[in-house]
Amino acid sequence: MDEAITNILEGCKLARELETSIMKQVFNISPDYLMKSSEEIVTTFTAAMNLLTSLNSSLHVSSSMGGEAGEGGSHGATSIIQALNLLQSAGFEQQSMFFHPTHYPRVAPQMATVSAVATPVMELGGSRYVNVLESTNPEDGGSHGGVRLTPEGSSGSARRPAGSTGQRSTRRRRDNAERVIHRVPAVRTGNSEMPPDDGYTWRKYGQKDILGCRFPRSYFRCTHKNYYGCEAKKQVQRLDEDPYTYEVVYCGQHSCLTSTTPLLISSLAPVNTAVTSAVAPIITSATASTTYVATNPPGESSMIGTTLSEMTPSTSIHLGNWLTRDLADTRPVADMADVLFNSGSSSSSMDAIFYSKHD
DNA sequence: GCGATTTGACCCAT
DNA sequence: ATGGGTCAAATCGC
Repeated sequence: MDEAITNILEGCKLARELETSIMKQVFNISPDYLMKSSEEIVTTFTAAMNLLTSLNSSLHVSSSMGGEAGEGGSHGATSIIQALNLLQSAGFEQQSMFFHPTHYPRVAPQMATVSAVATPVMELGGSRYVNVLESTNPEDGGSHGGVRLTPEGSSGSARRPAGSTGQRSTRRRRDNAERVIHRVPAVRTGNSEMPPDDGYTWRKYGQKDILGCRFPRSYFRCTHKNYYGCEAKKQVQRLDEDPYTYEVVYCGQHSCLTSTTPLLISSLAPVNTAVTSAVAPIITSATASTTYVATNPPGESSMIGTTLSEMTPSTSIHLGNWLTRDLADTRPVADMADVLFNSGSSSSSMDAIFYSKHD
């Protein structure tokens, strides 16, 4: 039993080390390292499980033999339970941090269609990751909503001269699209905190002070909205009770994930026929895309001539996403340019975005 | 010059 | 009537 527990503790230790490595060296983590560490952990726990299994079966044998199963037996069973509890408390459940939707936002929206539950998951670095899937309405898919033309000249906005059209013919709000709520700890970069990169490129389109909340809510839409008509949006807000935690609400699905026929790609992506690599033609089209998050990792085929160690921090942070990416992800080439050239985090602007009203 | 961000106003759901 | 989501002109920054 002692040996089993020793193995378990050792496994926990290894897991913690791996977690620490990942959190600290998230930009330079290598698949080899991940693989070896994972194997080590699995081996350690497997050994413990084997010991516990054999111990358990021997206990059954001794008790069935009518021997002195009494005191010693119950003690052994209790120890096994304790050991198994140890395993659970160590977070070695099906959901590890790398399988959490927070780290796989590509998966999360799809998950929302499955159920509407709150799923507490392991604690990480003192901050609790929670994934809450709000109720959804599959019937409308966000297709309805008020459509109203602005009466000519009715606008009182000083920023909208009477001569401007001022029409918002396609305006919709509060559609019942799926909403997936995440609570994520802030990533500290220097003296500032910002939400962790979620693997998408977002463009901020608004910020509001919310009644009763200390911190403003920021509104983002997918950067590729104009390119691919992607309707994905998200809202980001710091929690009153924990300013170092952000609540991120994802709305809508990323149609830019699978679109192979971008609406405006022809006008935005000049083709350089002199270059044979799939990467080159889109470099000029998307280099200007700079938002507060780094962009999506390239698909397998997109890792042309790029090793993990060569990747920039803002791209290698997506290792987890990249490693498990759905092979069917046929995201257009513009994202590859994002990955190659997007400098990623713009913490300075985020400082301004997520200021505290009381600061 | 161009794209991203800021921010006041508009509009709609409740 | 009000709060929240969005628009779009102004501004910023590369």
